[in-house]
Amino acid sequence: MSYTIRQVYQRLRKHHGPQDWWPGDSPFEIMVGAILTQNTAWSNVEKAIDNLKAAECLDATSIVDMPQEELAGLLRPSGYFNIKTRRLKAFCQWLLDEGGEKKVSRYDTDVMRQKLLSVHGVGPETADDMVLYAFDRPVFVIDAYTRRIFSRLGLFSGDEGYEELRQAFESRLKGDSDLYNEYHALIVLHGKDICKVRPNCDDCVLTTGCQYISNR
DNA sequence: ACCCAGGGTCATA
DNA sequence: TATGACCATGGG
Repeated sequence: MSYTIRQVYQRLRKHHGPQDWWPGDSPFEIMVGAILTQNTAWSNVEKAIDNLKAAECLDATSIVDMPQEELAGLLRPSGYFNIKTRRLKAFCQWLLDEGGEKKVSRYDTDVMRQKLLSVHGVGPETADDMVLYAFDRPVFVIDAYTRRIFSRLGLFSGDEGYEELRQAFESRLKGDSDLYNEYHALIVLHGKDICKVRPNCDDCVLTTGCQYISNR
């Protein structure tokens, strides 16, 4: 037998407890982090955000107005700094054009997603990070760990598209944004342990008999 | 000296 | 539509 999406959540949650997640003091900081953390370790993102704070530039206007080289210098520790400079500027320009976060927060969830997806440098996962963690809307974030884990569990083949997976998770977890929040957090924060899957392992969540998944 | 991390875009076939 | 190159730092 195999485990359901909900059962995996219950195992993870029971073992690790509440995550109370996404580091960031404001919705804007969370959104900036979502762009900077693309394919990047969070420890590196922190340094870049600290640089922005130290320069008192953690706001859309400052970022849009800042010279490209200066912003790139602040973002350097987060990697891909030239690309992220362009993406962050594009995002902040969009946010200003929209009239700020308050205005954006009035959109229906679907509309919000579509608008974010139209911004250069904001793909499905980044958009959903923002929608879920900055705006507290019920969307399930699909990331590389999620694909790997549930593919290995045998619930998916692994080549499904982003939307297909998102719908699959959301339809089984019934629109609970707090649960989506915790679930993705558990996967990201403990994904490394989860993904050390090997035959008959006894320290991962994915194999029958391991400490999290077993029915004991 | 590798390996990879909380992806996305762009060019090519 | 579907692969592949590319982006770049820092910690293990």
